[in-house]
Amino acid sequence: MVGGSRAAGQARRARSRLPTPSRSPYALRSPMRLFADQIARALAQASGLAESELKIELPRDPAHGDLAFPCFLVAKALRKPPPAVAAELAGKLAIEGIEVKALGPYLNFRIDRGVLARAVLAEIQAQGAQYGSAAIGAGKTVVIDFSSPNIAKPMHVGHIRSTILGATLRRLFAFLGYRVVGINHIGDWGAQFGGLVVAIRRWKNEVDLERDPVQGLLELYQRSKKASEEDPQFESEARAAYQELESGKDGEVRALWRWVTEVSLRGFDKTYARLGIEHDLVRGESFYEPFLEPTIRRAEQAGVTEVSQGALVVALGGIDKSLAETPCLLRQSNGTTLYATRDLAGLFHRWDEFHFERCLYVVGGEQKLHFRQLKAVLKRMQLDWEPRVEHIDFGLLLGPGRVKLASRKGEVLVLDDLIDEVVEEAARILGEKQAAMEPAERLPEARLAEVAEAVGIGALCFNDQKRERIKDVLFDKAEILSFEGDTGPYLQYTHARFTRILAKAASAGEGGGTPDYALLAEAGPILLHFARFPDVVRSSAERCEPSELAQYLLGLCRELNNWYREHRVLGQDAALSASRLALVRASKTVLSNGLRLLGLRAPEQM
RNA sequence: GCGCCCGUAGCUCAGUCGGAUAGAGCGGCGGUUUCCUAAACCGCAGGCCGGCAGUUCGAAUCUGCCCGGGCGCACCA
Repeated sequence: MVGGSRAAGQARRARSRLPTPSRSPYALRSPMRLFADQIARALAQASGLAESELKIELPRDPAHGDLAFPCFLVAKALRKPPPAVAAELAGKLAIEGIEVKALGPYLNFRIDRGVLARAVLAEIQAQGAQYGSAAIGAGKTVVIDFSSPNIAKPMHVGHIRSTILGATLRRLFAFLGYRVVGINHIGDWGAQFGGLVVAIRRWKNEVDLERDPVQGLLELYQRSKKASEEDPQFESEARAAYQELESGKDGEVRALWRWVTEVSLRGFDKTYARLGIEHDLVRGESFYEPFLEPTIRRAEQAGVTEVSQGALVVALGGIDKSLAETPCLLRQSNGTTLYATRDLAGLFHRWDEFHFERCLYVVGGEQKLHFRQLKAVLKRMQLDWEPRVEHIDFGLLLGPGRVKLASRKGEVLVLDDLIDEVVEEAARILGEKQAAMEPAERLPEARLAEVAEAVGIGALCFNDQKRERIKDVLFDKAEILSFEGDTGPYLQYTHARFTRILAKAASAGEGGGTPDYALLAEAGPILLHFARFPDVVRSSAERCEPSELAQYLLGLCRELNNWYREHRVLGQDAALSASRLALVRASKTVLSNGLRLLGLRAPEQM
C-alpha cells in the first residue's frame, strides 16, 4: 500500500486548568481573570498570605456565587477551623462591586450584575472578532504536522480526524499570537511508487486519467499491487523504476511521479477548500530524502547507534525500560531507511529551521510507540528540546457497532463522498425547515446550497471535536444528521437566531436608547460564560484539546437559548431594548469567534 | 506475555492543577408556539462514578492491585 496513513488511535489524559494568575507582559485579557485577580489581591491583604497562593475557583453550583475561595489551606496555615476563617475574612473584605459571603468553609463572591455586564460587554465590543485572542505566543513558533494523506489515493475517512483537529489547533495557536507552521507531511515516497509508475506506463490508456485522475490512479495502483504479486516480470520492472526514482535521475520515472504528486495534491486541495483547511507548508516524505544520510551520521556521531541483527538501531532501554524490546530502527539490514529515519530527519530539519516552542504531531494513537521511540532517541542524543516534541494522539473513527470504518480490507470510504452525503442530507433538512417558514422569512433560493454546505460540514466537523480527542469517535450518520442536541447545527442555529434579532432591530430602527446594564441582571450566567471565553481558548490550545472549546460553546448556547425563550429584545422600552441588544451583539461575537476557531461557518440565517 | 490507553444514567459523553447536593445530549414519559426561526425551551424518570484497598480534613478526580474493553509490540508506514 502507498504508505500507511498517519491517521487513527488513542492516548493520555490531559486536564483543564483554572485561569492561573499571569504577570507576564503578554497577559491574557480575560474579564474573569480581572475579577479573580481583584479578589486575590484583597484576600492577600486581609489574610497576609501571598497572592499567588490564593486559588480562586468557579463554584460548582452557580447559586453559591460567581467565584469562590475555599479556606481550607489558609485555615491550616492559621491553625483555625475553616468556617471561622471564612467568616473572619468575609468581615474584613471590602471590594467595590463584589459582594462577599461566607458559607461554611467557603467564601463566595458575587459580582454586581451591572458592573459585570458593563465590564464584559465593553471588552467584547472593543475586541470584536479578536475577543479571546492574546499575544501570549508572540515571538514563539508552533509547528503542527497534520492531515498527511498519501498520494495516488483519495483522502478517506481515516484522514478526517487529524485534518480537523490539526486545523483547529493551527487556528487556536495563531489566535494566541504564535507563529504557526502547519505542515502537510504527505506520503509521497516508497517502493510502491515503482509499481505505480510501471502501471501508468503499461495501462494508462485503459483508465480515465483525464476526467477523474485520482480515481484513475487508484485503479492503476490497485492493479499494480496485484501484478506485483502475480507477475515477476512486473515486479522486477517496478523495482527498477523505484531504484531510478531513488537515484534522483530526472527521467521518465521522476516525471511520472511528479505528475502523480501534482494531480493528487490538486485533489486534496479541493477537499481542503471545502473544509476550510489550510497548511503553511506541504512537505512530503520525499522532501526529507536528502537529509536521511546526514541524519544517520548525526546519530552515529552522537554515539547512540549500534548494529543489531544486521540493522542500524538506537537502543532505548536505558531511557525507558518499556522500550528495551523495541529499539528505534534507522536502517534495515538491506540498507534502506525507515519511517522513523524520515521522521527523525524531519524533526532535525524542523528544529534547525524554526526553533519551535512546540512541535505537534497530530497522528492517531496507534502510532504512540513510534513517537515514544523518536522522543527517546532525542533524549539519548541529549537534545534539550526533546520535551517540545509532542504526539497529539486521538481515538479511532468508528462506525455504528464500534466497527473500524477505514479498514484496510473493506471498502474505503472516500472523504469527498462522505462530505457529499452529509451536505445532501443537510440540504434536505434545510428544505423542510424552510418550507415550514413564512415565505418572507425564508432564505433566498441562491443561498440554500451555500448554507447546506456550511451546516453539513459543520455537523461533520463538530462531531469530531466535541469529545476529548483521545476518545474514539462514533460516526453514526443518523445521529449527526439529526441536528438535534449537541451538534454543530445547534450552535449555528443559535447564532442565526441571535443574528436575526440584530437584523430586525436595524430594519426597525430599534436599539438607539442608552443601555442600562443593571437591567441585564437575569443574564448573569451568560455574562459569566462570556467572561470565561479567553481562558477557554487558551486552555484548549495549551492542552491541544478542541473539545474544551466545543463543550464551552454547547454550554453557552444552552444558556442563550434559555434566555432567548424568556426575554424579548425588540419592542421593549428604549433602555431595555438597547441593553438586551448589547447582549445579543456580544453573543453573536463570542459564538462566531468560537465557531470560526473550530472551523465551522456561522451562517447569518438558516 | 509485555507496554500504553479507556471504563461516569439504557446509549453517546461533560465533570475546572482533589473541594460544597455528580451534570448534559439522545432515547422514554409529560408540557411550551396570538411572541425576535420549535434545528428551540421546560419538567419527570434514570447513577454503588468498573471493583477493592490506600493517601487526604475532603477522592469520579491522586496511588496500588484486580476485572472488562481497545491499541501497540525492530528490518511496514
